[in-house]
Amino acid sequence: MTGESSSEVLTSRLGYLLKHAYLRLTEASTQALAPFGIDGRELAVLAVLATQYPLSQLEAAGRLGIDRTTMVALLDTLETKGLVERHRSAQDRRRNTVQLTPTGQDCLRRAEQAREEMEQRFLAPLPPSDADRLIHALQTIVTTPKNPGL
Amino acid sequence: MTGESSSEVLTSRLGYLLKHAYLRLTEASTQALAPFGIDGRELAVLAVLATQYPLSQLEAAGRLGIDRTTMVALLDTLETKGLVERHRSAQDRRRNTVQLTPTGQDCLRRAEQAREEMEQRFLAPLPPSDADRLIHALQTIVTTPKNPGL
DNA sequence: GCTGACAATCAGGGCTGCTGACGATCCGCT
DNA sequence: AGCGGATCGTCAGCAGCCCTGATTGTCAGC
Repeated sequence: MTGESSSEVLTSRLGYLLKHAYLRLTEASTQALAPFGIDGRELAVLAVLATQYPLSQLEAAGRLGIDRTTMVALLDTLETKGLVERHRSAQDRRRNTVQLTPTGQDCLRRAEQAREEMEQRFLAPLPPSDADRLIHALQTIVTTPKNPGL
Repeated sequence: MTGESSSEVLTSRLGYLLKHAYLRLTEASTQALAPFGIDGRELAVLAVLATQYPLSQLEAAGRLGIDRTTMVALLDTLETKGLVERHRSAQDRRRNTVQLTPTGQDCLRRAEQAREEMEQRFLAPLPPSDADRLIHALQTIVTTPKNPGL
């Protein structure tokens, strides 16, 4: 952990700011979720799976913006933790439908609360209205279609 | 490249937002800087080195918040590209002072302009006042001292 | 001088995510 | 019927990024 000194050259850079904000959040998230035996990525998977059933692995990966091969490993760990179950779909036996186990549902509920509290602490240095605007600004940026050319 | 579909479960998560905003920016940055033969990390190194001379490798790494061993590799590539030079410090021969070559200074100047234009395009979906607030909010978060306990 | 601390380097490993290939399965077409 | 192309999950392998730990050279206090 090197020092946090920073001159204007850096704090005016969007890249530096986003990277370090992300790193800080990841650290806080990992810490906050440690009691539940999962990390932020795994929690996001659980949350997506809970919204709609049944989801195939590919569909879940698509919603999270991750690769299908990455989802395989992610589900492997979640399955060995007993939080999700894979079942071959009867309609299309190429697909695995993935669902939360009761343990997984319980874990999700409690971990989501911990995550929300962690995010509040994370945004605490900001006035509440600024925190809202930050969220909205990021949503706008992330949901804006990519400009292929530039 | 999986789809960009996203439900509220995700877009309300700070982790998801920061991660994907960062990924998008990195992609845009890499593209914008490609003509100069460098990427965003390398440009940040050049920018830091330009602010104060002489800086040792360790000092430069500290300002960027990266590890000293990472800096070694980063400087290796910048040196082979002819953008920086390492010189053993005369006062303390353990240290390498790193400075930009004329080529490096020229590269920095032009690449910085490209980066600023890229950032403007990146923030274009936001009203200008929101873009400013986004920057300030991120600065606040990144410069807030870490809370060791929580 | 000796000892402990520090700077740069290197080897190695962890984590994350990808590409490419494979087997199983589905679907459209003939 | 059955063939061909596409799709899903899986795996092996690789690349990028960053760290830990050990090594070498150097400094600074005693």
